[in-house]
Amino acid sequence: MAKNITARAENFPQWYQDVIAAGELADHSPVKGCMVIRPTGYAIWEAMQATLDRTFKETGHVNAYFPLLIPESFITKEAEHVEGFAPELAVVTHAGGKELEENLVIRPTSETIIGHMYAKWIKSYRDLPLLINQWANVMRWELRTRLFLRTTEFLWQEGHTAHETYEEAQGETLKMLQVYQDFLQEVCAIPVIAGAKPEHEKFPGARDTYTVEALMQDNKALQIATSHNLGQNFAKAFEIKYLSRDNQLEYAWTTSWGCTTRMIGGVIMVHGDDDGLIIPPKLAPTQVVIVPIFKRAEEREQVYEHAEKIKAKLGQVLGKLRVSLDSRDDLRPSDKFFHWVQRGVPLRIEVGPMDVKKQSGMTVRRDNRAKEPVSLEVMAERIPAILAEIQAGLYQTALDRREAHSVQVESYAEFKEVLAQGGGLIYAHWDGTRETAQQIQEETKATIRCIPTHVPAEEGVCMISGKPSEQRVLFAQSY
RNA sequence: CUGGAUAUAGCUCAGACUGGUAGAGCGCUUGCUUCGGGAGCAAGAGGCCGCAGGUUCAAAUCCUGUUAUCCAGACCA
Repeated sequence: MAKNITARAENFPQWYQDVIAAGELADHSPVKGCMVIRPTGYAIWEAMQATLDRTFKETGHVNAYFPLLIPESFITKEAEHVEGFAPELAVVTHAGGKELEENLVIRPTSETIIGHMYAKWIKSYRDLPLLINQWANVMRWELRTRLFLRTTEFLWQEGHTAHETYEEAQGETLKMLQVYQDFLQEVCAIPVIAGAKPEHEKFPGARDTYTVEALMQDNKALQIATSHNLGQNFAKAFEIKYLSRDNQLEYAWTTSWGCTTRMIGGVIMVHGDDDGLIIPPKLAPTQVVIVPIFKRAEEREQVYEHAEKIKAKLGQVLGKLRVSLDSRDDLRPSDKFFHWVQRGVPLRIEVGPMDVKKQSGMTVRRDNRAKEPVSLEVMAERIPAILAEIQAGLYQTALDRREAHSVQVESYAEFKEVLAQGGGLIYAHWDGTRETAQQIQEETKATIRCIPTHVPAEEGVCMISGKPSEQRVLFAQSY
């Protein structure tokens, strides 16, 4: 049991903070609500970026960069957009030693500046679709912050596309939602539920907002990524017009979609245990760490020679950067074990004099602590297989946990009972009105996470108002 | 912004009621012994007690003000 980490059962929020501190993922900045992402944490973000960036490009998108500062007047052009973001904008009023003619806002998101540029670039249907992504930081002045989950400044990617038709924009919106879903499930080993946000939870200015939601170990839901069909709202606000195939001047249909460093928080809260972080192998910057063990000087030499051999062999199949040999001589093996356990490295290989003799290594899985001696001969096959088992096991464990904490309820009393018993994902009928959703939120702190796509249509009545409902929606307390 | 709490070593905190040379544990440094799941001993380094005033021969301690942080609410990826 780790001494520096509070048990999950004792205090989950404290556990979360302890894991981040112990794993050296991030630290607090002197500026309230801002976060320093430390090398170990940033490496996870880089791994996420690498996979997603490739997928974005494979689906036809290109990267560009739009500026941090946006004229304040841009934000006010789309009515819902300004209403949604006004409370959390950071505004630059002075620069170069004097007051600015027009205030600049630090981007909370880039729909407006990109809309402005798209209006310049799009003239004809031949310019469409326009499919651009950017990796950037954004700033939203949050009142209460938590590392990775909600910070004043955070890193993300935002895709912004423009299309000829509603259908094409809708296709793009759902395609990118699927990209997120696949990434989260296959790489991050986080099972997610995809669906649409209800009217009152939509992105400010969006026609429709879609989301992927995941269940954390404390039974709260986390929105991990979103994809918006913006309709023609931003096109109209920013005059993104093009001449169509039949020579008509038309407004373009736009989308935007994004995911953030919050995903790191999701990985921590879905997979971590009381000893700290557990990173799924496909995501892990370091997949395998080799820890040498020896007493005498002559042992040291043999052990290192053997360890280097293992490192080289695994480097060939896993990639050199994903295998690490902990050659720090000032730490004892047991200290190194904990060092890497707390950083979530999925597999450790202990290499001592006994392993030199047997030409093998003792593997120890991070997820279930299982030990297995693996001979050098079969390492190139067996280690990737173990990593695959870990990856699959983490997903299955998370999925089982989610299913164990997913329930259908028929009445509001039942609904409250589930929350009182520890919560989870609750599928219930809802009449579609904001008033009902608000009442539920005020009384239980649970919100509608999404209208899930995997749930079939089903006649029913709202558990509050008794009015007809066509489908169950997903409720949960959330971050 | 509204309630409640707290500011003393890198971290967690004691000391304050009853004013009198700044403390502990962990961490850090050095040395020796250890080393297959967080080691032991020894010697060290490290603090304008959040900040500004006041009372006093004397303030971490008493008084006033101020700032910041944490928890709970309103907002949110």
